[in-house]
Amino acid sequence: MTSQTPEQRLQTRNIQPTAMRMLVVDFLVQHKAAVSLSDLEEHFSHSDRTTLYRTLKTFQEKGLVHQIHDESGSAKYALCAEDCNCSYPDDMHVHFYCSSCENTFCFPNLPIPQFDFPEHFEASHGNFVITGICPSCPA
Amino acid sequence: MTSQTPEQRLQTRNIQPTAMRMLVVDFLVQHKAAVSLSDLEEHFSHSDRTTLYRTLKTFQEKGLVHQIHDESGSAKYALCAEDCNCSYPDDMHVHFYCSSCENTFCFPNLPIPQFDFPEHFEASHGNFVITGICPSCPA
DNA sequence: GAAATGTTTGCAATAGTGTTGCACGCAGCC
DNA sequence: GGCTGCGTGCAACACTATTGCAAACATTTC
Repeated sequence: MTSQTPEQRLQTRNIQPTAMRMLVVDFLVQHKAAVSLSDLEEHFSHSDRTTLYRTLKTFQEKGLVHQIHDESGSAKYALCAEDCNCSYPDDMHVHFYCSSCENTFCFPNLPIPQFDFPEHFEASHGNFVITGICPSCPA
Repeated sequence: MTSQTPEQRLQTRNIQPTAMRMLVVDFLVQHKAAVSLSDLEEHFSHSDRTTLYRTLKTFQEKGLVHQIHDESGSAKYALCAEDCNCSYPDDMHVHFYCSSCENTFCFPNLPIPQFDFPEHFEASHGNFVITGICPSCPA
């Protein structure tokens, strides 16, 4: 699945593969941790903040990335698995946010359980983040 | 436990019980849903934004409330149980965010499970929110 | 090729949340 | 009284998220 080219990833999700978008996908692929808008801004300093913002928004709408809200205060984004549509309870996994290095990691193999909400609570998706210290940071 | 007076709640957590703080606690007690800073601002329009902000911050530091990050973008706060210290994996529960009415509800009786993170990921607390539609909102 | 159309990008500006510095007021204490 | 500590209010600021508008570019149609 990681063998897909950026262009293929975009086309699979019905996103016009522009140069900018392919660069962003590439950046996402290469990063183990989830990426914030500021991260993109920093890396693509020649490009505009708005463009990157809208790029991420498009990606999210088309299901190419999922958004993660951790304690850093700013939203982060990570690539979805190829067949994922980010819905609860099937396609969701837990994330780990390191409060020291402020990185957020996906754990696709740690799915979230089904919760027994009272009648008429219709769940669609969710946001699961455990905060702590990651292996790269001193405890 | 809900029979505690605001003053008692504050004293239990070693917080000086000022008039303002007791009013805020009262507001939190009466609200089923979690409360954002804007909610407080709106309700205590005679009071200052900063005061409310710092009040919530103090409450959080002393363990009187816990912070919830839902998809609304702004942090929300809800009262902790009397004996809670909001640490993972013991004292945490799942929340439900209604994307229609934008309310966030606590489910203290739906604890979050222990996840099997790889070695050296030291978890301390977390943020668990399922998004969907609540019973009060049309689907 | 030129005109028309739609999409992407860049620039400017703005809203809203979160946060800090500083000064004032008030209580308790010497 | 004067000192100290804490809570509150005002002002200002940083940063994220978001929108409007215009230029650039691609695609289609004539």
